[in-house]
Amino acid sequence: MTEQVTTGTDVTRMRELNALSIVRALRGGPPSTVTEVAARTGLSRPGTDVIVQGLVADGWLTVVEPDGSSVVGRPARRYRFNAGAGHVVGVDVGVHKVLAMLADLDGTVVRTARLPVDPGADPAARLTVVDAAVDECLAGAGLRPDDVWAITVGVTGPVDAGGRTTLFTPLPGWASVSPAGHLAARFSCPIQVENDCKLAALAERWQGAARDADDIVYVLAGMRCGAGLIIDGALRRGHGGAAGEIGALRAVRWLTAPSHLENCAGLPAGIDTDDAAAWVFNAARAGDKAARTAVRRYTRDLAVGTAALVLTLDPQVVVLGGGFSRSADLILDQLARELGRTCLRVPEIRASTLGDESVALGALRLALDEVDARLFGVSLPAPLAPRA
Amino acid sequence: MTEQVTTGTDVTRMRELNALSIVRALRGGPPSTVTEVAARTGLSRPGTDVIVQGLVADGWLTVVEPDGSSVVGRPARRYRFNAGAGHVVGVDVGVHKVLAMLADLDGTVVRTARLPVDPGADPAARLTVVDAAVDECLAGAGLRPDDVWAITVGVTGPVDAGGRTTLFTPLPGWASVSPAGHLAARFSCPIQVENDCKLAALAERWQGAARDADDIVYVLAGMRCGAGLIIDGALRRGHGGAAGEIGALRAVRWLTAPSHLENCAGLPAGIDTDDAAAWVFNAARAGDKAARTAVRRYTRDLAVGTAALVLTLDPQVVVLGGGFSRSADLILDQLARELGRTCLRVPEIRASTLGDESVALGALRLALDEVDARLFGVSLPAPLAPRA
DNA sequence: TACTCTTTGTCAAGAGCGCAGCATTATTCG
DNA sequence: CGAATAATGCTGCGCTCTTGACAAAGAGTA
Repeated sequence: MTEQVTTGTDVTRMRELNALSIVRALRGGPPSTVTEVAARTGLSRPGTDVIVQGLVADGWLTVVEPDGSSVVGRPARRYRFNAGAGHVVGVDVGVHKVLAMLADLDGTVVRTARLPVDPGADPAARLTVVDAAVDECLAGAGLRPDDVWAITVGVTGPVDAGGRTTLFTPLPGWASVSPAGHLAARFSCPIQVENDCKLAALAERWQGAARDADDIVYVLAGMRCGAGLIIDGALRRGHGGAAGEIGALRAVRWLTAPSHLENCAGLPAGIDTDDAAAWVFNAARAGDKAARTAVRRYTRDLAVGTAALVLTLDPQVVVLGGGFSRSADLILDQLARELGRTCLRVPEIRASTLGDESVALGALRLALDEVDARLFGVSLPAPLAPRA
Repeated sequence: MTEQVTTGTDVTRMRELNALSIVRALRGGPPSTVTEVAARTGLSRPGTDVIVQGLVADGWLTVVEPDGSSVVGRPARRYRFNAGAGHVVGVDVGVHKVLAMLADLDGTVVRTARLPVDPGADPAARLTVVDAAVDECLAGAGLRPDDVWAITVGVTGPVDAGGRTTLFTPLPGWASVSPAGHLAARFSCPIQVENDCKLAALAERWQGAARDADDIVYVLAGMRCGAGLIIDGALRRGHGGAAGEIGALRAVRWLTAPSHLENCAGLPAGIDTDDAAAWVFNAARAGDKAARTAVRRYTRDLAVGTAALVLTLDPQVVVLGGGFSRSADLILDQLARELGRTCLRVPEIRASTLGDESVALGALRLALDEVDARLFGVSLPAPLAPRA
């Protein structure tokens, strides 16, 4: 009966809110004068000035002394969000590689480390490579683990509430592994584990092909098919983290779709599975009839699942990603035709622009979102200074 | 460059925020003392008292003088949210009937009007019935149009940005009709038009079978099949308002599923389409073999589309609604079995508890949400008093 | 009935914050 | 060098919340 339902605002809490308003107004934008910040936030100029001084003292903002720009009047000091006050890490744990990225609070990538992994490596060995990639990023930037404010790890397969991929994973022995638990031994910041398709979807909205859209279906087209959903501007996981796994429906032949490429007539004998797809796409581009048929069948199967997603969600954009998005020229048109036949309202269809960095980038974005939620959320911001 | 990005908080704005906090703390709950409200909001008791007095003066709260309850200490005045300060209207425009509901700001239904419509009635005639139903509610409660703060109209078929059902509607001539435009002539409040399945989903989460869930797939099972989606606690419309229209996919036989019932062997000759389904369900319950087969086939088709929705969204609950939810005893078990075979994580499956009032109730809920957004959103609340 | 105890209702003092307005400073232009 | 322009810095004012204290109203007890 006496539970705290709503948060009343204290006058000192108001101060914090205004400080956060100012930080938000400066994030991602160019350095600005106090007058500009005051105009953007709706606060008065003197009040803005006082708060800005405090934020500078705490390390949130840095001062940019006026250069010799030729404007009438007294030259103004400018203030810039101190993106280097904190950093986030995103990791893509793949079958063949581990890709780690380190970014500052503006999302600018500071350091990247890509390490190969044996596809058959056991969990312990794979986690060691993860550690090595993260360490390489930190060492290269001269940072310590305490300087990292959030970490996100991208893995293949639906991620459950405990951050494990118990339902499905292509990595040997990985089903019971908790990457978050492993990293928590060295990092005290929040650590999230998320599905690779979902992270790639975030990346496409952040820096990729769907920057303008709030309702996005990201389709991963490769030897494994998957999807990530962004609805009303936010990544949706579903109640058990299995949203987007339409491929499990038998009528949607996402599991068997790649076999059209693997079994294409005319493939060189003994070709590797991963190279087979590339061969078929090249052959199709060159006019090979069997290859064109294989690509058509693959695309048709891909389209059935995509249509189910599109009809369910009515997105603005469908982004085609994954390894085969390099061959979007062969897939996109037919995909659009098939969706046009089945869907009520046909969304735009675009090819991914981020290549194989999309998962790691999306991991960075999710880590930044976590930081934002902590800073701009309900709780008070702890006064933080860049490393002393 | 000088656009207003963030809202700085003034000291007088803080007052408004605290007033809203107090209103929120009292909404939907029992009448409370100032001390209780202070505890819930985190404000001090004197401060709370001042604001409460102001809210009483403005008509937001009403005073409940202490009754002879036997507690130690001075008996406290209690304050209650004045739900009668405003009202909302929800309308369900069906093929055979128009159902209008009037509720106060607590969502308590004050008045209901159900009027029959000729299924072949032209748009003008149908809108006249809508007007009559709404007027009957208002007159019965002694209210004028200005006392209504929001209206939502539920219709069948996907609703576009302009509030029209241009893509599909079973109502003759209705495709180009704008119910919102029609009502706007007499009501100056916000008027929303929304798809019936989506509204029914809202109703089930509000007062029905899914009160505890944030991720819900509502499936309308009747002579027409449809779906409404609630994801992360909010109704999702999709970019063009066509979310949930999975029935358009050919592999999902929602359009033809009811034909299993209509063409069931043994149906009495010349039976009405609407009565046919009821006959089949009754016969199946009595053990009729052909009827059981028809129900089984109907359910199987229903399950395919439901599985697509479930796999896409991974909801916590699937609610079976619509006219056939009365026969949930015949459908639910098989539906659960089919979903168990196809889905990665099987959600709970529950039957609707709201009957044919669900659409109108959902319309009320959406109208209340609209009011909430206006009151608790970014803009300042206008001081409002109950009718003088 | 008189006294104590508990909780409410009310008031006054004090502190924090933002705003308006004015004086001061630094720079460009003529 | 002086006028114009725009940023900076300072002071007084008003608003709000909080803390603390005191009077008021009823229950329980002797």
